[in-house]
Amino acid sequence: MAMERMRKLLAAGPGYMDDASLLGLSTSEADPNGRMGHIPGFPIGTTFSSRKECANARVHGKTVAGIHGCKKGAYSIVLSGGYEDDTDEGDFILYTGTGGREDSFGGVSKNSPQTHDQSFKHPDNAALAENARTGRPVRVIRGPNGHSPYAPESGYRYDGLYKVERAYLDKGASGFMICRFELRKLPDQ
DNA sequence: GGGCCCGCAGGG
DNA sequence: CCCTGCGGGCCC
Repeated sequence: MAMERMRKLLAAGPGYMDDASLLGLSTSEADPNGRMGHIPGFPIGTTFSSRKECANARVHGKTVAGIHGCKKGAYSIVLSGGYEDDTDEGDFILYTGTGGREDSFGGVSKNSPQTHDQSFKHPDNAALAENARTGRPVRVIRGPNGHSPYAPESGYRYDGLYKVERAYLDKGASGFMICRFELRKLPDQ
């Protein structure tokens, strides 16, 4: 059973849950940019001083975006408090999808409000929703967020693997629709 | 401290 | 190659 296999892999420690083992691909077919599971050499609690450093370590490959994934599913997400509808209870997280915000020149600025609806048509939202379907966990990285007691004071900390329990559309605080994800931390980490 | 804008790396 | 995004620094 999948959960049994997952527990074995987790017990074996970091580095044993990669793209190949989880997706049933040969090693050569696994994407070197996107790895699922723990990243060898960067255990839970590892803190990076910047998003770029975190990206270099392949813990979260994208330097700006909060969801890193592809059609097969998401590898990792970052919680930085950039979305008003996020809730962080430590081992349970309500995460908001990407998009729907006013984008200023060249990107979304830190406190851009929601200005239109989000959608699962967005490839990043679709990727994370895919994890809910397949049961594959995502790495969770917490960035600085004054509102959350679970966030680091500074830097970006790898906080382990979470299962995406549900993915659905909901109405956000702004009144616009958001993609909502319910994440629960895997046990025994 | 806040706003502005430039830039990086991924993915299609 | 082009577009995008939960950075980040610099200038006011």
